[in-house]
Amino acid sequence: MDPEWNDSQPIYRQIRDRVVAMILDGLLKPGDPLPSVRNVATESRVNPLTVLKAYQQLTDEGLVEKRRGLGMFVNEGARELLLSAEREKFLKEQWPEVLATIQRLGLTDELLGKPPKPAGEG
Amino acid sequence: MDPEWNDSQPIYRQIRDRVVAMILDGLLKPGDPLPSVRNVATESRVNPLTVLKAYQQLTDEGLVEKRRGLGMFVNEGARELLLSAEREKFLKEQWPEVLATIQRLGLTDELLGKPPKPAGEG
DNA sequence: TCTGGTGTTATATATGACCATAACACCTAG
DNA sequence: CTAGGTGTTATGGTCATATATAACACCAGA
Repeated sequence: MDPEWNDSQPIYRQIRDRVVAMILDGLLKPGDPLPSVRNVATESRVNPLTVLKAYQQLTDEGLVEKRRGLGMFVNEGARELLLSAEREKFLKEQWPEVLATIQRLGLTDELLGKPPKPAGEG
Repeated sequence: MDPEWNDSQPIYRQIRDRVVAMILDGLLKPGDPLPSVRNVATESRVNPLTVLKAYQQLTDEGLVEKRRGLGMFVNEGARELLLSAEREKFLKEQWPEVLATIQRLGLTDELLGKPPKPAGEG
């Protein structure tokens, strides 16, 4: 059942990204409780500590709030915060490399709908 | 100055990718010797073992040939092999996630010059 | 109070990535 | 042969990731 883990990324990072995606997609709205640490751990067959580490990142980013004994809840400005922070991060860290790869593989036209660079290498 | 390493990827993987990029860009042609293990290790301030691991991946992929006592040399069909293999890999593994992220962040128009698509292209 | 849900911390273990240092194996040039 | 360049292997250590197991701290409800 567990959507297997990507080998090129730590599990706790992938769990964090999954929650972020849910917030961005509106599946998790402000005030909503996150799936509990133990729950996620059981469902995904990972260690509670691993899930906790992911969730702590989310609190560090100001996205969720912990309430001991109750759970963790999505903050009010979470989505807006993410749209800004993740955009910055994506455009600065990921996109340039992806773009370089696309051009290198000659996929510019196919993926971006733009003409490739002026001819140079064969 | 070693071009700092990306934290989200093992160094040996990044070294491998760098050589792949050089081959795709035509900076390394068939018959050319790769920068030596010791050389890269010194230049980039990493352990020779780490470089070796990267280079062994390249031989596993049939891109370069080792000649003990001489060095490692780019194979004949290397670039064509890469264009095929890397395209497949990129389109199957990396691009879908990148595309999802782009759409999630509302960057579709900005980066792709297209309106967001529902799903599914081949 | 007790029960059962939450997050949290503590030990101990295993594996992968990376490092420092050194040695080995192979080839070329002299 | 020696000298110096390749790739390769061996020891031994550090750190990050993830695991199993257990306990602690907090809160709601019967």
